[in-house]
Order: sequence, then C-alpha cells, then structure tokens
Amino acid sequence: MSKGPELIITEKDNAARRIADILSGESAEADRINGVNVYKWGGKRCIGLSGHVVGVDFPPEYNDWRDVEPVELIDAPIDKHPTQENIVAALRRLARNARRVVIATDYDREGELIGKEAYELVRDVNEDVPVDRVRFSSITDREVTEAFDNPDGLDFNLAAAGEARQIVDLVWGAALTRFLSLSARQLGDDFISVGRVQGPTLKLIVDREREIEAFDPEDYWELFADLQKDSESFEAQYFYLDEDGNEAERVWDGDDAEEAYETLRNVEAATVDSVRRRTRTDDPPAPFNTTQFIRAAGSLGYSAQRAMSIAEDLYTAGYITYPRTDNTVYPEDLDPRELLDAFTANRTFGDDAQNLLEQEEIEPTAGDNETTDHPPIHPTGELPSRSDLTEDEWDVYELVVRRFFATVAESAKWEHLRVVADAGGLSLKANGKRLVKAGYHEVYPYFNSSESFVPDVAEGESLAVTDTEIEEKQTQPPRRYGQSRLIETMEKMGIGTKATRHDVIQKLYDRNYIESDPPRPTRLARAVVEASEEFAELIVSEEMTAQLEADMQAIARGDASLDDVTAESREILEDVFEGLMESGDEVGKHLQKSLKADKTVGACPESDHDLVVRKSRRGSYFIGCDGYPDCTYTLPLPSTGKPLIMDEECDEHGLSHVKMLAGRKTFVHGCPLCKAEEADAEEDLIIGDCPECGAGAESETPQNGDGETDGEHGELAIKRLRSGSRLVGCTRYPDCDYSLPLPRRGDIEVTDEECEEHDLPEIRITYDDSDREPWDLGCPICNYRAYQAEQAGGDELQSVKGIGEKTAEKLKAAGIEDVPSLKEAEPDALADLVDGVGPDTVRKWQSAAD
DNA sequence: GCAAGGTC
Repeated sequence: MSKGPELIITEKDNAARRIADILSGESAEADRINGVNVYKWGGKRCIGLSGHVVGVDFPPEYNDWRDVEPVELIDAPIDKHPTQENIVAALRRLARNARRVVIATDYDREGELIGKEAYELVRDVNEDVPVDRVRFSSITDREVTEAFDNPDGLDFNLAAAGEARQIVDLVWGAALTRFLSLSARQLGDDFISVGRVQGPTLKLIVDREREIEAFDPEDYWELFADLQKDSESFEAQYFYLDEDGNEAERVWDGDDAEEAYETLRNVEAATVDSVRRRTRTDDPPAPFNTTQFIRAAGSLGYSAQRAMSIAEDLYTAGYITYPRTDNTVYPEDLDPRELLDAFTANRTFGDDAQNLLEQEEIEPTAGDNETTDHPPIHPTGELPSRSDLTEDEWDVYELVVRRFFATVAESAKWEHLRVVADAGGLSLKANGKRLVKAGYHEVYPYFNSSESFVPDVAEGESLAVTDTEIEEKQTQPPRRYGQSRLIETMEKMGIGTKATRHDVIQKLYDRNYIESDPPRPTRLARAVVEASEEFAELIVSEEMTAQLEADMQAIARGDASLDDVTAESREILEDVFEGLMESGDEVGKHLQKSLKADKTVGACPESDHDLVVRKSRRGSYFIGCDGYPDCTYTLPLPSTGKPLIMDEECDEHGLSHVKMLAGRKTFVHGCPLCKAEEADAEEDLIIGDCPECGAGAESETPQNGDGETDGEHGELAIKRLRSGSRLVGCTRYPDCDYSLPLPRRGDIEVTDEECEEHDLPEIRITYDDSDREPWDLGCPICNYRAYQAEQAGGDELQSVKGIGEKTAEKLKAAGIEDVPSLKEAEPDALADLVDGVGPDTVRKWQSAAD
C-alpha cells in the first residue's frame, strides 16, 4: 500500500485554489507541475482541470473529408484522447502514487462526466487507489467541509448520459456537416455546418425572417386630444369597445376614423367620466443568472459575446462570482449585510450600500431557478479601483454590483391615475404614473422609471380640448430577434447551455449564416435550413434536444444504456442519409446558388457575368467579375471591415449598396461604382512638400523605381481613392508611399492657418448635418501623430516606430517626455543616458518620428 | 477542418 498523497481533483483552477484554502485553513501552498497549478498542504494535493481535458473524435483515418463518405461516419468508431496534454500529464504524475483520490468537479451532469474522465486517467496509472466523489452546491466553508466529511461514489450512469450526448452530437454534426459541405463543394474555411443546437437556433432566425417577409401590413388610425386643466395640459387617447367588449385604440376603417376626428375637432370641452387611482408594487428583480446578465448588458449596448468575455475577466480577477450559471437563488450562506458592508467605504457605491444597510430587514429576491453548481452572479466583495478596470469592465462591474444592490433593496411603489372623459360622445383616456417610492430604482438605474403626468381631476369636471390629432399608422411585422432575446428563447426551448448559448450565436456569425445586429439570416442560412427541413428535419428542431434529454434521464436512472440510446440515434440518422444521398446534387446546387447570391453585387458593366465580392490573397476584400479570367473588371472596397451587401440598389448603376461591418466602426460604403467614379472625377489638391521626398526633405534623395535619382520632388496632396477613402499622400505614389489618413465623413476644408513645425496648412472638417460641430483636425502630420499616440495607450513616445512600452519608460527616465524633445535630442548624448540604446537607434527613431 | 460541452 502506497503512502502517497491524497489527490483532490476539481473542474477548474479557481475552484482548486478555493477548496484548498478551505480544507487547509488557508495554509495551502501553490506549486506548479507541467505548468499546472497544484495546491499542497499536509499530505494533500489539489489540482484543477480545465473542464474536459479529453475529447471525443473519430480515428485519424477518417480525417480526410474527400476520402470518407459522410455516411460512413455514422458507424465509425469514436476515440477519446487528451486535449489538454499538460494537465493530463500532471494529473497522471500525481495519481501514480496517490493513496486516495477525491473527485470534486461541479455538481451537475457535465461535472459528473468530467469527473469520470479524470477517474479513467487516474485508473490508467493506478489500478487500486480508492476514488471518491464529493458534491457541494457552492464553494463555502460549511458546504465543502460537509461534503468532504461525507464522500460518495461517482455516478457512472449520470456520466454515461453525458457521454451519450457527446456521441450523438458528434455523429450527427460531423456526418451532416461533411455531407452539406461536400455537396456544395465548400471544403475550405467556409464549410457548411449543422448541429443539434446551432440548427434550431438558425431556424428560429430564418423563421422570423420568413414571417417578416410574408407580413402584410394593415392600415389603421389612432386619435389623440390634448386636455387642459387650469394651465396644465396632458395627452389623452381615443378608444372604443370592440365587439368582444375589449378596449381598443386602433380604428381600422379610414372613414370611421375621419368621422371620429371631425367630432373630436369640433368639441371644445370633455367631461370627466371616471377617475381611478391605484398603487402598484414594483418588486426588485431576481439575482442574475447568465441569461439575465447578458440581457441587462445587452441593454447597455454590449453584445452577448462581449458581455461574457468581460464577465470572465472580472471573474478571473476575483471581482465577481462565476459568470456561467443558471441559478437565480442566492445560497443560504450569502450574508447580504456582510457583502454590503464591503462597499460602504467605496466612492461610487458607498452611499447606496450604507442606505441599504439601514433597512430594517434585508430579504434578497429569488428567481425560479435553483441549481446546485454555482450561485447567481454577484460581486465578491473584493473591490477593484476604477483604474484597475477598463471603461467597459467598470461598466459591467457596476451593473453586477447594482444588480446585487437591487436584489436586497425594497420594492418601488407607483401611483397610477387613469382618467376617462367624454368628448362629444367619444371616449378619451389618459394614463398617468408617478413613482411615489423609488425603492430599488434608487440603486439600479437601468430600468425605465420615467413618469407620465396626468393632473388631479374630479368626476364631472370639464376640461378644455386644446389640440386634436389623427395619426395614420400601419401594423408592423414581428421584430427580429436581438442577441439577448435569442438567448432567452434558446433557454426557454431548452437548447444549449448557459456557457454555450452566446458562443452558438457567434458561430452563426462565423459561418456566414447571420449578419449585422440584430442578426439577419443570409441566403446561405435559408438554404441550409430549407435543405435540413426537407431531409433532416430533426437537426433544425428543438425536438432533438428534448428527445436526447429524455434519453439521458433514462440512462441516468438506469432505465436505458448508452448503447441503446446511441444505436437508436444512429438508425434514425441512417434513414436521414437515405433521402439525403438520393438528392445530394440538388441540395448542393441550391446551396451553391445561395452562396453566390450572398456575394453578388449586380451585373458586370463589361461582360455578361455578375460582379461578386471576393477576397484577395492578402486577405482584403474587393469586387471582381465572376467571369474572371475572361473578364478582369474590378472595383476596390474600403480596407476596414467585412462587406455586407444591402437590399438597397444604386439608381444609376443598378449595383447593390455595400455596408462595411466593423463593429462600432461600421459604415455604409454605398455603390462601389459611384465611389470609384467620384474619385476619378476629383483632382488631387496639393498642400505642401512631401516630408520624405519633397524639396525640403533632408533624409533621402528621391529615387525612381530603378533606384536612380529621378530629379523630381514629391508634394503632398489631398486625394480621394477609388475605394472611397481619403488621405494626404505623396504625388510620386507609388514611388513614394508616404501617406496620412483623413476621416471618411465630412467635407475637407484647407484653412489659411499653417503648422510651423511641418509647413502644412491646418485642415478643418465640416459636416452637412447642421447640429454637428466642425472638427479642427489641424496639421495632418500632428493629427496623425496624436492619433497614433492614442492608439499606443496615450503615450506619445510609443507612437514612434521602434519604441515600445519599456523603451518609452527608459526615455522618460532620461528626460525625454514627448516626440519634439526626442527629435531635438543629440543622438550620442541620449544614447549615453539610455541603457542598451546606441546613437544609430536614436537617429532611426528621429527619422521615424517625421 | 466536422458538434456541443466544459474552461481561459
């Protein structure tokens, strides 16, 4: 019997550290094996995995998509192999002489499977060591201690349920993905994927788009009147009772609307029929789970992906709890007063925390979902200072803090006032609301708490009708899903998990299935959904997950085996493939046609082919003729962003407008041919000498392409390129490629002011929209230098090529604070002052700084 | 290079 250590295995490093702290009474020390943290104390070791450290896949002989018929994957063997070699190696080393192993992975199905994977790795190197399993719902002193005092065994059935899911997902996903990609001859980076979760998610988006397109708008009218009491005026709306006796505001017949409007217009006063006052309690929101957090961050303008990425950073830094959770009920051991206490000294949160602490009773809200793996997202009580975080991180951190505050705050109270009046036999109503007790709104400003004013009136009172209005409207198609609505709907449908839903959406973007935000489906997406609906309906249906979920529960209960479930699933897929293989060509053609439609801008002006968006070998986008190489017509596109073809077409050329997607820098490029023609028509405007090869340049004698002096001096000119961008560039381009950027929007005005340092006129940008102030961009060289400095994190020195963060620090220590002083410095003297820098390097910087 | 699920 070996006397080695006891080995505790957790799902992630963070959990390992916290559990080690609890069990050791904070005496555990961190060690590293193979670059993996191992916490040790007494005779114990604790190591954190990184989720699954082994993966399932087909053996290598199935790797070549062209050599293997997709249908063969259905019955192909499936292997498990380490995906995190260093962790697996460290685990093996520790397990070899362990005297006992305790699996302490998350308390959920996937955690049980990860635990079983660890168990198998342990067994590979140690046949006899006893292996226990501990389960706890949150990593706290009490729960962890209790769990380790009462160890249990691994639940192999539950783990098998997870394995069945892995197999079904791999077999269906890989076989169908390869089939669709092969049939459309899309084998590169742009393969065509389907899967149990991405399928129904994509169908959700495509179905909504179908509804929008099929929508037939209907006209209706709404009538309003301003009522006046004393000098206070408020708006009331006309309503009537429909045939079911329900209140209705929309008038569907134009003549009826006109008639009512005439009546209303001719009355001078309305009589108050009824006044109803009600107070409504507005309860604070439940604690954050992942979905609700993403939704709240979404209303602040963060994409689902971005919100999660920030949350993960805040978690890793120790400021908030684990961000992937379904739980909306705080664990019992969370003491709200203690947590609030941690905020009382803080500048931003102190007052709110103090006020909350002064409440007599603190009873946190609770949602419907209580799970066992992680608590709802809340601040840890370890506070960052504002400068520790980026602006976005602080924004999100504040949201999490304030959400916690809200959940322990009091309800708000609204007073609703509803007034119904009669105007010439027509009913008018006005709804006012007033926040009489702010409650949680005081600490959580993210919900709308705006009031609407209706004055105190009495029944029978007469009010002047001062203004009447009729509005013609149309019923609107259903709205597209935004990212957070999509995630909420996925959650309701039971597809994906808290940790993957936002990734699935990102995957749809990456696969060219959706574009823009809120996401719109591409033609390719429709074709994939259509093909799936016809031949493999299950893969775009939420039913597949529901069925799998039921099967997994049967396995977990012991009522079914992994083999039963996977064999049945494989049989269904065999049937799917029978239909699919018969129509493979047809499916492929449909997909190819849609792929091309997504790229087509319009007809080529020089041949009978289409113009399509293409990618150059250097990775930039341009527009080229589909008839290439017979026709070599091209049009350039801007260098920033990914082109999206819009519905709008150019009246003159019949080409679709192009939008360049680049996150916050997204802009509409418009018709690419118009842009090119505008550039051709505009003459370059000379503003000075080129600093590199102009008359005053010291550094180099201008040379032509052969390396001989061509005797010509370059000048700087404001130019408009065919790609639509504008710049200040050398007239000797391409022999001299000196250039400075100019903004895409606005009119460029060359002023009389001149920059003394560079002998260039200062430039001003003016805008057509009258409310936008002109921008004094100034000297283009100074402007570009300031821009580069901003990009380099506010440090001007780092804008110079060759100077990084460390060098900038050294230069500052030597008294060089900015670019002008760098340029004035004597190279030999400066080199003496700065470690590891020679006079030639200084000269290089000086010429680069120009 | 395929899925979906962990985690970073």
